[in-house]
Amino acid sequence: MPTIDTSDERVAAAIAEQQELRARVRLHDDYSELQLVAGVDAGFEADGTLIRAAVVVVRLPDLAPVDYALVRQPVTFPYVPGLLAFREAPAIIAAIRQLRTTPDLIICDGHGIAHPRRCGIACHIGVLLDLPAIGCAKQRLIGRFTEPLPERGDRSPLYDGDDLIGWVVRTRATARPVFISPGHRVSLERAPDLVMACTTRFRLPEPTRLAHRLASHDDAPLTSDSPPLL
DNA sequence: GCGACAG
DNA sequence: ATCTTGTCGC
Repeated sequence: MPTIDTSDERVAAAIAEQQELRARVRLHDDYSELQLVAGVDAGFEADGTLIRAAVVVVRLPDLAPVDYALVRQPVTFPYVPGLLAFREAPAIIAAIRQLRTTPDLIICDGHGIAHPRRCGIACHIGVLLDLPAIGCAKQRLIGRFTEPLPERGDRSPLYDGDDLIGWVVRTRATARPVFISPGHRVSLERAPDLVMACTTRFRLPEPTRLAHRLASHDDAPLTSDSPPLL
């Protein structure tokens, strides 16, 4: 396990940039008709020297995929907890810009404000593109919570001290919960509902699930149902 | 000093 | 994130 050199110039610059992006984050609902929702994710190739960013846009309320894009770039930043965006956001943003459509909302694989400096990858991407964004992570980064009840839709608040920074949501009965927090132009109150509106029978919301498949497995039918290929 | 630590 | 089949539990 490599030690994280917090004195590294790039790390210091990244943290400084997060402080600036953080000031631009807006946590009120700022969107009209949510019709196109994008899911983004990243995978790696060539021994981890290439990042592969995928974005899939689905249409509400049927969640049918209507657009997608795939971008490959050299990896330029190591994985550092709290600085994930500096490793993945550049490629993801490039992929979103390749779309022929402009999504009304972006669901990211990672956190929004549930972050040490309240600037997770969902905030980062949302602010830079000035588009509504939500973070939907599979694991906790920071915050305290109690295990939510086992039914689909059950949730419990995620706190950092006295601050409510997100929710731990059971998107599927008995499955491990996901961590939802607003990234930009979405409120803490509405974030969970927007994610649930994009979730069917799987743990992850459709946009994210499809983007994940596109980013990892080379082939990947863009059909919302059909069990995972494997 | 000892853990914790998105993907 | 990634290396990887069958198997156990809901």
